[in-house]
Amino acid sequence: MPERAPSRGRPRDIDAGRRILIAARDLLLVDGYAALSIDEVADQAGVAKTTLYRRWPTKDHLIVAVVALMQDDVPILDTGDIRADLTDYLRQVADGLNTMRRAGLPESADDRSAGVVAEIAAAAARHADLGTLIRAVFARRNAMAIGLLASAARRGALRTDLDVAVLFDQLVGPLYYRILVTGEPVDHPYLDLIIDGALRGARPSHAHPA
Amino acid sequence: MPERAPSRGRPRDIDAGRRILIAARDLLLVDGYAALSIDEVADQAGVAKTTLYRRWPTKDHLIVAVVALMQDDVPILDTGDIRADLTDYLRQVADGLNTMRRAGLPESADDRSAGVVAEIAAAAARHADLGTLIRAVFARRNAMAIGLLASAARRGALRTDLDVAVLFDQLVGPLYYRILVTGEPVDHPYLDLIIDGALRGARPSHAHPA
DNA sequence: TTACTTCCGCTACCCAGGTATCGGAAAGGT
DNA sequence: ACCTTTCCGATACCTGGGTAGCGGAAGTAA
Repeated sequence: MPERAPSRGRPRDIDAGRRILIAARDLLLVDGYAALSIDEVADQAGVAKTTLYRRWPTKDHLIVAVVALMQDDVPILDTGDIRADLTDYLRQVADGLNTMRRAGLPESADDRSAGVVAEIAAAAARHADLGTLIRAVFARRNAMAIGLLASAARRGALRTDLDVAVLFDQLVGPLYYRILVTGEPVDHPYLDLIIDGALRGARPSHAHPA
Repeated sequence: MPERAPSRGRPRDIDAGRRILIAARDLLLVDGYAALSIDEVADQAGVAKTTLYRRWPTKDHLIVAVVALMQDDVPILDTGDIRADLTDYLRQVADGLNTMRRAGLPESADDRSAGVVAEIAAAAARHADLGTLIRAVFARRNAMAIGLLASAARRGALRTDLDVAVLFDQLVGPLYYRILVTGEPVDHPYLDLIIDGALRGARPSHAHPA
């Protein structure tokens, strides 16, 4: 949402952008990505379509902005218990994914649609700027999670000879794989299994078994 | 590609479907998903647009059919060396992903686009039938890979108390995560790191270190 | 042959994302 | 006040995915 103020000419209607985002969020959660129409968003925001396009050049840009706003940056705590901290983090990620997964879908709980998540990934693939944007949105949280692993390694809770970035991929990768590819559920028992598998090989060799 | 023969009425032009798929594949690899237009496919296949839509009801269905055809089912060998066999399998997966990743993109090698892969995931999210279709395409190969892990566990090369399906997710999940989310490269060194991380925790406790 | 069925190609059309243009409105500079 | 700049809203339009309806072509069944 580029909000430059040129201080010359008519200023932008500050509230218009907010109303557009609210209308888009509401329609996205109710109707999903495909059924959300730009005309309806503009209409519901009380704004001309051109005003909307002046702020977000494509539907993808608008939707990514909406999703980015919905990500409230809950901090990751480093309590010293690596398993508990990782559980907290992965549950945050899984909750966000599961929420977007069923956006706009009826209550038929048995279909394996990736919903909005897949549309975001496709939007990032179509527009390079959106890719960097959404990666920046999650960068801080991801960096904290990786820092969690690094500090655990420093204090001897993890092996020191492994790449924490790769370990991180093996923690979150399966979640995205299930959401985007297989459609299988990503629930708390699954998260525990993932953490078990990742940490089992990451413990130092002299550690006593959990 | 539903090819029913009702034996009544004018039979379908057998060659038309083939020509459509060829034209679609060529245009997909050159132009990518967004720039591929149905009209151009029909035109290049020498076929009316309605004939195309009689076989594939949406652009997504057509593209998924094209991608499914491009997957030649290379068998997975179980040589007894679990690390070598997994390397073979993951390289197959990564090669396929990397090929589709850059479909339709120029030679600018530094952008992290997921390309066609993300569009396929989105197509699977939009149409439930396409989701089951593409999962069926990879089902055999995935089942062989999981069988690889199971047989390794049976002969004592892996722990027997772990869920091989979860272990499988931790092997392939990071690949899709990198392709679809982070855009980072998925090359052979990365595959080795993933296999290392997954197998390190999967070895039986009495095993001697590699 | 004739009747029936289904496909083909064609045209016309609907819908939604996105663009172009234009008169007018809301600011700042002088 | 007046000009300049930029935004707003409205309309018209282009494009591409997808649908509807038609006459005719290619087959089977009698």
